Amino acid sequence: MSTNPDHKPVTIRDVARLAGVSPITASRALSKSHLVKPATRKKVEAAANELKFIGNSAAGSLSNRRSNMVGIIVPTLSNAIFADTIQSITSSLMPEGFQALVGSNEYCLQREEDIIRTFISHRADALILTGHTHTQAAEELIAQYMIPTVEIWNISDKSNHICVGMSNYQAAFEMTSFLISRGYKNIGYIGGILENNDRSQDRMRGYREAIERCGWSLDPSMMRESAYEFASGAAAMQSLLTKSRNLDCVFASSDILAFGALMECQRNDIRIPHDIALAGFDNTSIGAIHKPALTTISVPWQRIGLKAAEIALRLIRGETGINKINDLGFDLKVRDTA
Amino acid sequence: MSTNPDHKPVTIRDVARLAGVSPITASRALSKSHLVKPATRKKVEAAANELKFIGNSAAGSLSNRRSNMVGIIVPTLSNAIFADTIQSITSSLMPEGFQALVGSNEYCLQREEDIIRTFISHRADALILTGHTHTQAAEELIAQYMIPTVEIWNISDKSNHICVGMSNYQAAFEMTSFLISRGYKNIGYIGGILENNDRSQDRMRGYREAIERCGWSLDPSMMRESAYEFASGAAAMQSLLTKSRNLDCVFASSDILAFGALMECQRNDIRIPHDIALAGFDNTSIGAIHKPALTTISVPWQRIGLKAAEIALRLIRGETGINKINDLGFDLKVRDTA
DNA sequence: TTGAAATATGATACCGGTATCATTGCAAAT
DNA sequence: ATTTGCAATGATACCGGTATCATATTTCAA
Repeated sequence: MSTNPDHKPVTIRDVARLAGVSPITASRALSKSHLVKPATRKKVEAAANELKFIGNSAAGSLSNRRSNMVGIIVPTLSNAIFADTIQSITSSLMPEGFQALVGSNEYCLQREEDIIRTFISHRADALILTGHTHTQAAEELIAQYMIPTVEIWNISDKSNHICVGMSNYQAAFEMTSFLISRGYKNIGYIGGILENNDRSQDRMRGYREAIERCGWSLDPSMMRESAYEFASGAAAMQSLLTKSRNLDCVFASSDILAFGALMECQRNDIRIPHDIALAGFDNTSIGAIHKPALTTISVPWQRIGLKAAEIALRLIRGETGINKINDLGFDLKVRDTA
Repeated sequence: MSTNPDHKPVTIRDVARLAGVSPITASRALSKSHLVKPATRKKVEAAANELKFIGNSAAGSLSNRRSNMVGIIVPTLSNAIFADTIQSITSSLMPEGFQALVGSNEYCLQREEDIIRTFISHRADALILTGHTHTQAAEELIAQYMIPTVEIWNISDKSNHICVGMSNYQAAFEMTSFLISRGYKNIGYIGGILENNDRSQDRMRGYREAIERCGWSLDPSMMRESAYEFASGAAAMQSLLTKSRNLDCVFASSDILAFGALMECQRNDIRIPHDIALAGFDNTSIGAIHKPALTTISVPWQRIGLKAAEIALRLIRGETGINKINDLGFDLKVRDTA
């Protein structure tokens, strides 16, 4: 049945032999077909099909110094927003013939550095990183190996790299201001882990500055820092409820945390938003479908992914004049919970 | 600052020159260090550090015919269970020096075939695929290029490949039987899209056979087929509610669908489980934290990922005597909703 | 001391593509 | 008819590692 019964890998030379041309012509017919006569191309394509030839991209990369791979690092895949970002990046990359290398650093910069090292060893043509906090060594490697790099999810003029995202600071500031404008006086805050996480830091700063702008003083007992998991959100809510009698609103810096908090309230028969108002961040699909629907910040993840992929490809192609900061904005989604 | 100011890529020859040894010795010092004298190894390592050398794995693969990459294909990343499986596979692979290539086929077999072709072009050392439904061409390519392949998420003796997972049929059968044993008489079913999806098909079959085993006849008007999204689950529930007056229980073949259904019930002030009981499948974290907590089938995703990675590595190393079917079982989690 | 085995290092070739430059063939221009 | 110019194809070398085999050095037994 198989045209290649002894299972030796098919090379371009096999294709060339079968087509009756030289290997280099076969190579051209398959990748730069405008350089060969249509008849030749047909012959070569027929031979390649016949043999079910699939080129060895390692050999290709080695020769033309392009791996056609883009490395992507997100903090975790266990959060729908990052999984979706990856999804949108990979589906932009694939039609252009690029393969995504995916890594998750579990919110650890050292791990990120290791992954970057692996990506460089595969000679990724570009990197897409989350946020702009990286180790010194990682930055040096990126510089030394001159890997075009795009940062997603947060924007900042402090970064060395092109970034695509939105202002986490601004969004948190606006949400907090909105909550204040609704008349809430004791707004608790459940934030993500701050260490090495510029998104969390900026969101927290947004909350803080909105509070302080009203002349209120920041009450650390109203603030919690927790991992991005439902259970942590629930625990943080529980802790807020016991510590603070007059809590009338909670701003959770992620829908996951908000949802955990919501569940904790349901468990304690606290009605939302009647007893306590609640706001999230990220606009995940759970928050939207839940009843009451979660008031949150809508972040254009998908567009972030698309734009990041687009910019990565343009950088790979050597285009210039690409905006350093690409602010895709956000949307305050006022729904039921606040 | 940089030791390599002209930014030419550092090669093993540069390292060798700096260390005063031949390139091949440098290569050995870095990858098969037991073959060189400790002193030599130190010299080479120092040189590699000095130059921040990162080997070109394309060149390595080409030479030793091992890419140190494993291709993984899941239907989608937008579903936490698949994202988590990927996460667990990649974190098993990384310490062994393997890079994961991730692809999602969006439940489309043709797309899967394309991704497999890409993975083969990168000469992935092994493939991890979801389910055992693939195109004929995909199977042929896998055979021709002799890629060790592991299938995850469902087990079947019909497959050509080693599989790691659990019996979706059995689990759905047991869940349905459990619901029947609880006295529910009109059990609706919300399943995933059946086409090309053996998991969905097997779950449906489990439901059907459990119903039929009671001597009941299967009522197609009690069954819905929908995409794995909250909104689709909600829509299916709505449809079931309008079509069937005496519905007393719904088995959704995924927690996502179950959750959508739950939301739809809340929207219509239908109390769960008082008015209608509900069961899911997959045991996602939302279902567990939600109140009422979702009765569901717990699937050992993480263990599936670990085991699949382990088997892939063993296949790559040429080990034999690996079980063809690796049933990691499931757990019926009886919680609040049924 | 000698020789054999074990250890360490090196020279060369090769993996499988493609960049580069050379050559051939052929149409249009002189 | 000869030259010019371009299109098509080919020969060769090279990308950057490492397999393979050869050589040099060390170790240790006799």
